[in-house]
Amino acid sequence: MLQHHCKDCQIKSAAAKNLNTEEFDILESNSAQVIFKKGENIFKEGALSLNVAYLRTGIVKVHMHGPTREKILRIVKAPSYLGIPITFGDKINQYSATAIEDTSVCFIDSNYFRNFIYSNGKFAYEIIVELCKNELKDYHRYTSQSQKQIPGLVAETLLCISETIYNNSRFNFPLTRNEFGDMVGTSRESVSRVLSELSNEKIIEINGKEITILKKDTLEKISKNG
Amino acid sequence: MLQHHCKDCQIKSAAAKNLNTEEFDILESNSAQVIFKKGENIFKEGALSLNVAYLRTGIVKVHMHGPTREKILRIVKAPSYLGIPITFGDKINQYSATAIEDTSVCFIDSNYFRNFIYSNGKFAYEIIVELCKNELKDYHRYTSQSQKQIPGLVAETLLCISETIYNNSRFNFPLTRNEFGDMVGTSRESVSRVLSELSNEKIIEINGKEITILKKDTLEKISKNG
DNA sequence: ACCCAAATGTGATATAAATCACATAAGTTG
DNA sequence: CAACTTATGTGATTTATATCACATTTGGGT
Repeated sequence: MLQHHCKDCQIKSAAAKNLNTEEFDILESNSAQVIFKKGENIFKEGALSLNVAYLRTGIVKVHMHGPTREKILRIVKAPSYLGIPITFGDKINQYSATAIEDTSVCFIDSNYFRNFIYSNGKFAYEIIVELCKNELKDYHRYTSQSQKQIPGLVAETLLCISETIYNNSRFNFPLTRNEFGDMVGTSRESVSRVLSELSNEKIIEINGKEITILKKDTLEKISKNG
Repeated sequence: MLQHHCKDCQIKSAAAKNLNTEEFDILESNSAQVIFKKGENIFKEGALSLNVAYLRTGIVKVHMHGPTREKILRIVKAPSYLGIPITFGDKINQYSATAIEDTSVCFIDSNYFRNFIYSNGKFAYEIIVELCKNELKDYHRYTSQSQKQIPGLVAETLLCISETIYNNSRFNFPLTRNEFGDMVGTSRESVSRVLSELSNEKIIEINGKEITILKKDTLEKISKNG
């Protein structure tokens, strides 16, 4: 647990911006900041959920066991809450979170978090907005994944990672081929093949983990046409 | 718009149970109850969202346009809010809702709904709980759908409709084969074939729209094994 | 009750993707 | 740095499912 001063935190959530001095004091005494290295587990499916996790910096994969393999539900970039649903939707975590880059997470005692919802309407409203926005994004991904073919899904994922996570056409792809498959619901071999093909056609460039999107418009076309 | 008295409503949401007399008056003056017949559209993707819809009675499908066809995101049984995310996640509806049984829906002016969140913490908390529970359910379905094969998905869907919507092993299946396909992400032909096979093997019985689950344990095994 | 449109069932064929198999490359750890 | 384990690329084969085609059936509307 690191020294932390919630009131002066420069990376407040939209919800936390509505807390008053007294509430920040409560937050500070009932939360703990923890650093996770790449690959470390932040919370685990099946465990009791006693805290709300707030991802302050870093990138995380949210994942759960599926019928045949692990499923990566979403990639979350800080700042964002991580699994409010596992705290208020069920006593037991229904999914896991694992750092895919070095990450700092604030764990907030869920009783106090709940009290903020009870007592601070603007805080509650911002939490609701975040949950709602996530649901909409999930539904779009959900729909894509059940209808597009693999090349479309791979293209969509590359664009998404490039645009929403790294804001850059060149980036270190944070997942293994296997995890990429777990994310779009296919095998590592199929991902490999599609990436090779995109590379051969000079639509992307691959250097180990580093991927560069060379022809964004073509990739968007592939993504759109499924 | 029907006469309605929110305070005396017997089908209050978990959130609305926390409203006081004054708030019920506000709710009553800023909401309208509307009846929808089977097949009628309740709200439509692309339209501006100015109301929160509360499904008071009936059954509804929530759906959106996908890359190649319509996608049924979930089947919702009353009582439940219908698309809080389209109200607070985006100005424009990202998905549609259509009655699949006769249905009554209360439309609540979203400004007043927002005010309840601001001023009534227990109301806000129950909304958050509902959003969270839905997210967890969605993630499980999401994961199934990206990993199970068609027979598993058909079995899962039959069990889900039987258990969570009708609480009965015999029920009128509320979707066409095409819609069933839109729901699990497959073609109507594949759905037909799987249903025929389940019927041939006496695991279910089909009489037009009426489906009876004869061997629930076998169906569960098929669902589990994908 | 009749007509027409929509929904359904089922066989034949095509195809995307899984799986299997193996070689190679990259990381990890003692 | 050597020995592993893990990750990756790619060909060959198999398989589940989409698609196409067409015959029935069902159900709503006048």
